[in-house]
Amino acid sequence: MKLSEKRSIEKKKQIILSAVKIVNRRGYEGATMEEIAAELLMTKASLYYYFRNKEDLLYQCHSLVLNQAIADIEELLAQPLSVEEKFFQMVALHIDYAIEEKETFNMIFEPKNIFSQEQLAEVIELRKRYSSLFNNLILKGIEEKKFRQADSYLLTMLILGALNWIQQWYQPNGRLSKEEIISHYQKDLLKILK
Amino acid sequence: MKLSEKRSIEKKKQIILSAVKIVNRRGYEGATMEEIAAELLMTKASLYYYFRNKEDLLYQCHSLVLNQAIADIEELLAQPLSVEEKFFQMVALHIDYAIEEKETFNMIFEPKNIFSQEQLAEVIELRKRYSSLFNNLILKGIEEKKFRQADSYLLTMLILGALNWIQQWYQPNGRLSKEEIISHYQKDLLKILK
DNA sequence: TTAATAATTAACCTAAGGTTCAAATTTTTA
DNA sequence: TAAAAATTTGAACCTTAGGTTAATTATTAA
Repeated sequence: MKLSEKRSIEKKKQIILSAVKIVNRRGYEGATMEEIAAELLMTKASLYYYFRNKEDLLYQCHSLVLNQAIADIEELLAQPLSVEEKFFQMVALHIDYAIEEKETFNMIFEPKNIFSQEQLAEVIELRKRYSSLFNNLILKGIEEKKFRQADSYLLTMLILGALNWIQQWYQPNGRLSKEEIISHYQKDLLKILK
Repeated sequence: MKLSEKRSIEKKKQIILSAVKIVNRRGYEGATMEEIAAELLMTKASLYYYFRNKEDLLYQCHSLVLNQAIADIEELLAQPLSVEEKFFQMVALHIDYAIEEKETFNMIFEPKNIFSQEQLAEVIELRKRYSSLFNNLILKGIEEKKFRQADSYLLTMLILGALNWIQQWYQPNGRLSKEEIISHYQKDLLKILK
């Protein structure tokens, strides 16, 4: 790959990250091409050299972020750990993500209706893939008799909901540290699985 | 109160409900005064007879919806029921609200940065009041030794998160009926409290 | 019935955001 | 170093949204 190509891809990534930032600050409609560009000291016209239009840019935001999150979890699942340990780590990873990467995290879990048919289908597919990683782990736990017999889908949704909500109330300098929160949630949610 | 006044208030309410609907269809920035008015077969100019501007209208949406939700729960809490029964009913009420009144529900729980300082403070205050109803019930349960000793705030957040998420995946004609979901969530979440 | 009040609207204004494009600038390549 | 390719931009265009106004219609009350 040529150097220029590499740089182009790198720039695209920068723009996407900037867009993620602005979208989470202003919302989908509120995010302007102007502000996304300004964040990188560019003009909005430059963005159109890299992306066809706003819709395209926002779609690629979703795609990048979701694929990264899925890859992270899959890497964890490949480790030789017990089901309970994997569950604990997935909870920790998810919470960490929700707190530390609030902006990209929102992109995954705040569904929007701005995409084209195909784009929307792709985004939904990725979201399903992510949550099915949790679902499958629960199923495996049930198989191994580590977790009780139950509707794994319902439990997945309950758990993801509980986790996703954390970023709505978490405050970096609040009473509860991230580690405390992770520890509590791990134990409390495991209780439901047992 | 004069008849005309009553009608005016009724109309205001209609507009607010229309706004809630559109906001949840399009998002805050995406909702236009035009569309809000069209929903009621009015022109946008009429809206300005009832509300100073868009910000004012959206603020009053929040206020109405949140106060109603709080009143509903408070009425329930006034009944002579045990802590567990109250918890079950609050869970049921909240889920029902999340599913059946998805639009107004979103208004309560999707925080936005479009308001003035005072308006925002008021909205946040109302949100806190709502969640504290759950928090207080948990505290009471702990006092009565019905629930285990624990950080009631963390549990409140875990529970509200789990519940709020339901509307993201619930489908009216899906595999799981609303009643099944309520029943499962009641039992699973009580498990965490015990 | 009529004067006052309430409600509605069409037309207009301004501002902002998305998009395009030719020209300018920078970087790469030969 | 000069031509070619890649990148950036300013300026303009276009559409649309929020907001205003002045005039009109509907309703109420005397």
